[in-house]
Amino acid sequence: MKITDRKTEIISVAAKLFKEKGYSAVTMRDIAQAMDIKAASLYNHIKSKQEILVLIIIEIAEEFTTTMNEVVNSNEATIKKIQRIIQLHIDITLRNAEALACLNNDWMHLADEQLIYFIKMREDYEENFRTIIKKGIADHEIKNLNLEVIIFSTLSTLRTLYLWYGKKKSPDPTVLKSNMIQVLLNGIVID
Amino acid sequence: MKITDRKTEIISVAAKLFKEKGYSAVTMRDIAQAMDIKAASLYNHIKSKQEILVLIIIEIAEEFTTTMNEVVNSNEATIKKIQRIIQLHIDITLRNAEALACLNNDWMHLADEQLIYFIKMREDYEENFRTIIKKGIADHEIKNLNLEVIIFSTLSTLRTLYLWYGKKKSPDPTVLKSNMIQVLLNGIVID
DNA sequence: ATAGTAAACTAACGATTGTTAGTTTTATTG
DNA sequence: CAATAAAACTAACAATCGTTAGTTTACTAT
Repeated sequence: MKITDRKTEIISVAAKLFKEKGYSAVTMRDIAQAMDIKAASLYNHIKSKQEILVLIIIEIAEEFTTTMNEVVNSNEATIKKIQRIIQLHIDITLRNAEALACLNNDWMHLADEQLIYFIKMREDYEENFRTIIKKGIADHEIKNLNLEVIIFSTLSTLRTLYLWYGKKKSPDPTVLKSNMIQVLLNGIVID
Repeated sequence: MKITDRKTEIISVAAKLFKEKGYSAVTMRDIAQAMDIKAASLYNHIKSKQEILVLIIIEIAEEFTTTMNEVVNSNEATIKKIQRIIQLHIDITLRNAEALACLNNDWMHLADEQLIYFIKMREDYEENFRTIIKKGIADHEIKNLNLEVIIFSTLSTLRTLYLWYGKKKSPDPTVLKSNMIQVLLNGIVID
């Protein structure tokens, strides 16, 4: 078993290209050229362009799902749960920003069962987050603000982390995490 | 002068399709079909597919730029400035969520001068926001947290508003605005 | 050395892409 | 009604798309 076989390499190269131009704008010839081979050669390793997309997106989506289920079923305090979710997003962003970009921008190009499967996971993820915040409000840990505004403010920031990370001005992971927790939980204004 | 001429109609229909599948995945035949005409007929009104993209994106980008310049050059308190920026994003999202989606996801498919022009506007926008926050920190209005984390948390949320608005659970605009200001400025946690 | 396999290649396919040319229909105006 | 302009149409183009078939090259194990 090779450490990184050719198929893994294709997926990684493709993800990088998908991040920059989107799935539809990237051709098999683009991917091949980035690997210094011909487009037809890709098919020795992968079944189709679609398969590349599926392999990039589904694995990460399942990782989010798994950890979120773990968090929502724990009996930690709400604030601790939110911190773990922030950590989850930072971890995956650092490990695979390209795949995250793809998941966020190109999921609608999945087809059939994979599309349904993905949408289900995404809805469940948001619903779990909603459950956590609701309990936080009931427990007087979280302010009684509009639930949807809380959900989408937080998730928007976490989901688009991949856009910011890697830029010159982005802080190192530990600084990012602690500051992110402060900003999302306590806001930016001095009272 | 007609209230909505055919060209405006094309741009509006195209923006809606671009929002759902992205610029590259939408064909001229898709746009035509959505208007119940043939693809070739579109060219009586527009010069190219590219022109549609430019017209969708640039106008909105300029609106952001104009208002941001106004805000950054005012001598209001920092918190008031941020509130005006939140208002700006909400206003444009409500008026034209489709164009915003397009601006966020398909700007990289602009070409030549338009691409350079757009990137310049976007960089200036972020730099202006940075200036505002910096002054807020210096004036002890804003917490002395990592500048980049503050910037991208706030902008991420505002920029992806289009993803959330229009969903069944989204609150009405005034509730959205007041809650958004609270969440972004003061956080969600009860101290 | 030989055989077998992994991974590249060339060449081409049918479908689809954005776009153009030329023509016909529809609506407006004098 | 006649004339003009606006906006649709049909037909087709050259380019590019994802993909397949068949072949050659490079490496590995016997």
